[in-house]
Amino acid sequence: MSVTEQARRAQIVAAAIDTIAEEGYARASFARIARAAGLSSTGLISYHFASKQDLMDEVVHTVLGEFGTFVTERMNAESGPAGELRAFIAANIAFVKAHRTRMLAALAVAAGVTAAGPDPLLEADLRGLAELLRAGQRAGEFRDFDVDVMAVAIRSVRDGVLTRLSVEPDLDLDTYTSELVTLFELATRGNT
Amino acid sequence: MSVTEQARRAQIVAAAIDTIAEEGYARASFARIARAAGLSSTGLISYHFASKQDLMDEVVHTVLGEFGTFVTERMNAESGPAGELRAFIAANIAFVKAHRTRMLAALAVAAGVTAAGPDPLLEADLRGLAELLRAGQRAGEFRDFDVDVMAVAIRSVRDGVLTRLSVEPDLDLDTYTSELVTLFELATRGNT
Amino acid sequence: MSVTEQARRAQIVAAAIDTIAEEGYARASFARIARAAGLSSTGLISYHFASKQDLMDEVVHTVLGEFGTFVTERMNAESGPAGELRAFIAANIAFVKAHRTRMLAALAVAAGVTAAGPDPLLEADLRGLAELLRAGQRAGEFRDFDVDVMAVAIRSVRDGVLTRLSVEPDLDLDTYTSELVTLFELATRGNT
Amino acid sequence: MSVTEQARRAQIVAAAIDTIAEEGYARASFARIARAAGLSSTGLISYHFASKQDLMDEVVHTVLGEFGTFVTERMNAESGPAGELRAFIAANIAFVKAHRTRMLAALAVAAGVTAAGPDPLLEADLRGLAELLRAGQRAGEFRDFDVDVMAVAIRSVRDGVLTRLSVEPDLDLDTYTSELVTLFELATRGNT
DNA sequence: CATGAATGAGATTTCATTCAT
DNA sequence: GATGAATGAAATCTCATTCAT
Repeated sequence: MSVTEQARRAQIVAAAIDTIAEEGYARASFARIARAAGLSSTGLISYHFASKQDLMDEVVHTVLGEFGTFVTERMNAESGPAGELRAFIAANIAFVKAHRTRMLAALAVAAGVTAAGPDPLLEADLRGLAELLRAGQRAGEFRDFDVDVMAVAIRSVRDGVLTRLSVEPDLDLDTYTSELVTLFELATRGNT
Repeated sequence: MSVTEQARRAQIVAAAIDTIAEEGYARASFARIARAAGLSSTGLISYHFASKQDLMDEVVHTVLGEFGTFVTERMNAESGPAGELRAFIAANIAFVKAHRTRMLAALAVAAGVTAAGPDPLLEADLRGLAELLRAGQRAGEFRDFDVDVMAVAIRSVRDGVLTRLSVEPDLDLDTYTSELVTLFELATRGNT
Repeated sequence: MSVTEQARRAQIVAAAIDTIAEEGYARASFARIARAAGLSSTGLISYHFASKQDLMDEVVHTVLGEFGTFVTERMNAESGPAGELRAFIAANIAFVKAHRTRMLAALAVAAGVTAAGPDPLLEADLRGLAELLRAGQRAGEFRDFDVDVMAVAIRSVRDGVLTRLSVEPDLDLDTYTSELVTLFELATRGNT
Repeated sequence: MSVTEQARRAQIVAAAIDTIAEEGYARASFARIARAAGLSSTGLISYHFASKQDLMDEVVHTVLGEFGTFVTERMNAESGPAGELRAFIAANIAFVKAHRTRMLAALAVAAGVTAAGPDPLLEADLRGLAELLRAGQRAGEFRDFDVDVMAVAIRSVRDGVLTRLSVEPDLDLDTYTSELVTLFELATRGNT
C-alpha cells in the first residue's frame, strides 16, 4: 500500500472516528464522514475501503491498537499481578481521559456501546443506588468510598453481564450472582 | 387514553421489544415492528406514537418499569444497606436471567448497549485479563474468585466509565482512578 | 391484492416496457421508469415490487402471457400439425407487428436480446448473404424467394444456435450443422 | 500506432472478451476488464480507448473479423451458390463451436444477444414447439428431422425478425410472414 | 506510457412519516 | 381507529472518466 493511500485511509478513519464520536454511530454515514474529512464524494471512501464494514473494522483496529499499546506499556512497568492490575485499571482510565472520543468511537463499533443521551430513568436508578450506598456508610456498614463511582461501577457490571450474555448465551448466571455479590461485599464493607 | 388505545400501544411496544431483541436495534424499523405485531401498516404505529423516538421511549419506560418493580420488591425484603445491596445485585442478575431479551432491548435503546457480535480484539483482551488474574491467584496475591467473572466485571466498569463520561463530560477521572483501583484491590486481594 | 395495487403495478409494468423499448434494457433504471410512469419517487416502485428482478419478471410474464394467448388462439383455429405450424409462424409475426415494443421489451429481459443499433459489420454480412442468395437464384440453383428475408432467417438461426448454446452448453453441434444445412437446402433449392 | 500500443489494445480487447464471456456484458466494467487483463488501473483502458464504446467497437471488430476470415475461407473452397450456402452455414457453426466465448462476446455487444439464463416461459415454449413438430412427424405430414433443432430454428427466426425490426422499423412484415411460412413448409414437409 | 487517486453522477433499496378513505 | 398508498430523503456502492505525477 502506497504512502498516499495509507495517508488517505488514515484521514478517512480519523474522520469516521470524529463523526461517530460527535454524531453517534447510527448517524455516521459515508456522507457525513466524507464531509468531515473534506472529501468531494462518498465514492472516495468506497475507493479506499471495500465496504462500510471494512472501514469500521479499521476504526476499531486503529483505536484498540493504540489503546493496547498504551495499556501494555504501563502494565510492563509494574511487576507482580496486583501491581499489574492496578496499572491496568489506571491505564484504562488514563487512556479514556486522553482519547475519550477515539475510545468511544471504537466501543460504539466493536461493543455496540453508543453515547446515548442521559435517560431520566437510568439517572434516577443511579441516584437511588448512590443513596443506598450513602446510607450504608452512615450506618457504618460500608467503608468510606465515593458513592457515585461505586454506583457507576455496580451498574456498569450489571450492563456488562447483560452484554456478555448476548455473546455467550450459556453463561452460568448463578455463579455470576454469587461472585458479584462477594465482589461488591468486599469492595464496600466497613473496616470493622 | 382509551382502553383500546392502551392495548394497541402495548401491543406495538411488545412487538418493538421482540424485534429489537431478535434483529438488533439498527434493524428495528417500523416495517419490521409492524410485521412482528401483525399490523397491516406502519401507518398505525405513527398513528399511535408521535415519532419513532416516542415509541422507543415507551419501550424503555415499559421494561425499566418492570425491572424497577422487580428489583425494589427484592430489596424491600432485606433490611440494612448491606443486605439491600446484595439483594440489588442478585435481583439485577435474576431479572436479566428471566427477561434477557426485554432487558437487552431496553438497554439497546436507553444506554446504547447493543448485542454486538464477539469482536476478536475484545475477546483477546478479556482472555488476557483472566490470565493475569489467574497468575495472581497462583502467586497467592489474589483470593480464590472466578477469574472470568472478575475479568468481565473489570472490563464492564471500564466501559461503564466511558459511557458515563459521554453523559457527564466533566467527570473527575482522577477520583475514578483511585476509587476503582481501591475497589478492585479489595475485591481481589488474598486473605493474608 | 387490491384493485388499486393491481392498477399501480400494471402502470409501472407498462412504464417499464415503454422505457425498455425506447431506451434499451441497460438504461431502464428505476429513475427513468418512474419518470415514464409519472411517479413522484423511485421509492414507489420499490413499494410495489420486491426488487428490480421482481419487476422485470412481471414484465416478461405480462408480455409473454399476452403473446401466448394470441398465438394459441390462432393455432387452435387450425387442425393438423402443418396448419398449426403455419399458424404459429404467422401468429408470431402478427403479434410482433401489433405489439412490437412490448415484445421487444420482453425479449430484452427474458432472452437478453436488446435492440442494438445497426452495426456496420453485421449489416455488411447480411448484404453479402443476400447477394449470394441472389446469385444462386440467377444461376437457377435457388427458387424464387425474397433474398432479404432468407438472409435474415439464416443469420437469425446462427445467432439462435449461439444463444441456445449458452443455455445448453453440451449441445451436439454436428447434428445442428447437418440438420440446418438440410433445412436451408430444402428451403432454398430450385424446383428442378 | 506503435507496436506497443497495438499490443496493449489487443491485450485489453482480449480481456474484455473474456470478461464479457464469463461475467456477461452488463458486468463487464472497466474495473473487471482491468483485473482480467492484469492491469493496475482502469485509467489505462481510458488511455488507450476513447470511451467504453470505442473498446466495445474494437471487441466486435476483432471477433467479427476473425469470424469473417474463417467463413470466407470455407466458402471459397466451394463453387456455386448452393455449395457456398452449405459452407456458410457449416462454417458459422464450426466457428461457434471453436470460439464460442469470443463469438458470444461479440454478439453480446453488436447484436445485444446476451447469455441469459434459461427462462422457464421460453423453455416451455420451445418444448411445445418440439412436440408439435413430433406430432407432425408421427402424422406423416413432416419429414424426419431433429425436432429440437427445428424448434430452435423456428424460434430463432422469430426473435431475429423482431431484432431486425428494431434496426429497420419499416420492414414489410406481410412479406416476412408469407416467405417464412413457405420457408418452413419446404423445410418440414414430408416426402410424399 | 503507466499509475493510482480522485470525481461526481447514478444505481437500487430502506426508511419514517403523511394522508385520503 | 385502521388501512394501504404515497412521498422524498437518505443510505451504500459502482461506474466511466480525468488528471497529476
